[in-house]
Amino acid sequence: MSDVGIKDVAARAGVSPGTVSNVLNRPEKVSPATREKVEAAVRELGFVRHGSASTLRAGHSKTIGLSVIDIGNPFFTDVTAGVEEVASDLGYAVILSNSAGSRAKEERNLLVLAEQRVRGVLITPSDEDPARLDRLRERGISVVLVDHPAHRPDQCSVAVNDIGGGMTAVRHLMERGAKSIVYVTGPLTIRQCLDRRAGAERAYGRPLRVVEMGTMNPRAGQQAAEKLLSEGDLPDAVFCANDLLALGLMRDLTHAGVRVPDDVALVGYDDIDFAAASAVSLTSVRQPTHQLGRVATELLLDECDNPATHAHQQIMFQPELVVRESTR
Amino acid sequence: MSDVGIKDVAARAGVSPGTVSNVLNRPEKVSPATREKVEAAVRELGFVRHGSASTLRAGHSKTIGLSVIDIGNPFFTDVTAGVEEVASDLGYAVILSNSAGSRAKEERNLLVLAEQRVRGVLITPSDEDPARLDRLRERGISVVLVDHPAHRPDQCSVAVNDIGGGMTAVRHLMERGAKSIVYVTGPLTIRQCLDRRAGAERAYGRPLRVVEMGTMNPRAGQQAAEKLLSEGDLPDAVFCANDLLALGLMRDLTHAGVRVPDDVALVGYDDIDFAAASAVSLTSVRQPTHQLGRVATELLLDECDNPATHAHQQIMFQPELVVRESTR
DNA sequence: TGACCGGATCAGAACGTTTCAATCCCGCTC
DNA sequence: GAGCGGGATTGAAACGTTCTGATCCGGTCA
Repeated sequence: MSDVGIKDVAARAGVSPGTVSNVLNRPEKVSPATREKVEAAVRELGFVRHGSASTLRAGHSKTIGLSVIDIGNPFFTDVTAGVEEVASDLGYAVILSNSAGSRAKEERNLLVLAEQRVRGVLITPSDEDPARLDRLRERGISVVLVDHPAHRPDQCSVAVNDIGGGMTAVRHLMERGAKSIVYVTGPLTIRQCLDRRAGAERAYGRPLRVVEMGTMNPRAGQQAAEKLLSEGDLPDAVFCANDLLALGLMRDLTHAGVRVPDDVALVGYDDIDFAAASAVSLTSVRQPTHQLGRVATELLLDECDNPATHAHQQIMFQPELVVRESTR
Repeated sequence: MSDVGIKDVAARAGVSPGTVSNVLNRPEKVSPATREKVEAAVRELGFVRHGSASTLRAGHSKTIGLSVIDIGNPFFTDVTAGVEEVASDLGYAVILSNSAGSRAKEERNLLVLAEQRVRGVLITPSDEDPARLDRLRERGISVVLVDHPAHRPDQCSVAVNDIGGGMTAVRHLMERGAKSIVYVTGPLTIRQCLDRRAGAERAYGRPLRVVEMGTMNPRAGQQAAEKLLSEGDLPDAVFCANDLLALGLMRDLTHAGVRVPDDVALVGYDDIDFAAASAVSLTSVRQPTHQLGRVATELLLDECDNPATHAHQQIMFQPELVVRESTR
């Protein structure tokens, strides 16, 4: 059992507990000689600060919360990695929670985070309702929206321009000569899917033919291919709301004798690791996911640590088109 | 600012703080009438328990730590999802840390976890040295090893049988008639890569030709393909230490006119989402990753909550071969 | 009637830090 | 040698819970 506390250290070093605390938190305030004595005692006793006591007294903790919609999704995984990197560098612990798209679970998770008195929360909200987040902020917990633009100016957010991404993809297809383009997407209740369509249609100049699938995995892509094939009327190009859809689609088109890109050009979204390595490498829209996580965390911690000077920012990253064989 | 504490609730409900605490922690101990009064007060005041104070007094927290080697890796992502699921169901918060393969970073992260006084730690150790973990356990923090078998009987662990997985893969290739088999792998300093080779060779009956790459992504797979092609002497079958290697390899073999599976059969490992949807779908060895995370967490929380009756277990899951076109 | 019982409630002391006003000590100046 | 200034150090209060032993109260039994 770890029962060595700050006063054991104090006793060992022959100083008062207050001094030990100073060594721990404001080393510059204490003379080098005593500092060394204390540090030695800490080492000898294997003292580890009791975070809860510290949080309780100081009124704020060294933890932040991260609430994502789907841990399994590589997009969030990359974001999470960026978050962890920055947080851990600054000595913060990250409490991870997965709302799995369920509003109830998100609510429960936020409660747990509030109980832990996290310093702030990074959240990809599972719906548009800002009430829960306001309640957090009333509690003095800063909130930064991730992958979701803030509606209000007193709120930080980082997001990626999905409209722009959709435009870029379709503009590229059109420059390549595509006349009829289909948009294959996941549920249109998802903001990303909607925004990408909006951008795509803006570039296209009129409504796109849309194939909407319930999920966004390769299997759904294959089903989308079947649908297109059975309907006969093949487009010259397909824009998919994510790479998994695109790759599944590509596979079944190819199996059916349709050549990519000669018969049908194809653009995906996310630029997952494997996009570059599929049989016909996939043109895709890459998002700076890792960066998204890093910047969000930096904003959050700045808001926490320098509340006076902190300026709220709504950052919008621009995605980048990576051209490969599927549109060449 | 959230400054409503247990005594505000007590005042509002006209009871003592102790009673409120009882309502929160042992509702059965308090009469229905007062319980209701207190619950109403909690609701009206929007009271949220201060976790740190609670931890401080009670001596244990409602958090566990999870330390993985590489958050970005889908294997760990799935494990993490399983962990989060169970923990959150039981009201535990998960503190995530990523050692990124660096022993120093792992050490720092474990210190942070110790400061947070986590109840226990799930860890995929970045090396074999058990000293750090012993130090944690001396502090009363339970430890469960993830994806790494425990050497000692007084230690829980969950792992997947990589030797068995390697055997299964190669046995399958041999049954299919393969005579010369190559093992394409990541760094052989990684236990998984080593174990899979060991199993593979056990099935093969003699040493395998090995192509060792520095990383385990599709690009490395493509480089491995180039190497095999340039050396001329193509095998009948390749077993890859993971799917990304296998898919990259497949792509470049196919581009070079080598037919899969007719000229070269191919087995990957991990059964990632995309294995089923590549141009030639990939035979792969699937691991119960999600399950791994769930069971590990259940073991840990059992060890924490029922230290008396808890029996340490070393669980070894068996992977499963999923046969697809690349070996048909 | 009074002693006794048991369940519900209470009061107050912890838990291990941080904070802040108070104190100490030392070298300087006059 | 007294007085002063200022950096280093101290000691005790406070943070919001939980826990423990004590108290209260209504009812039962002799």
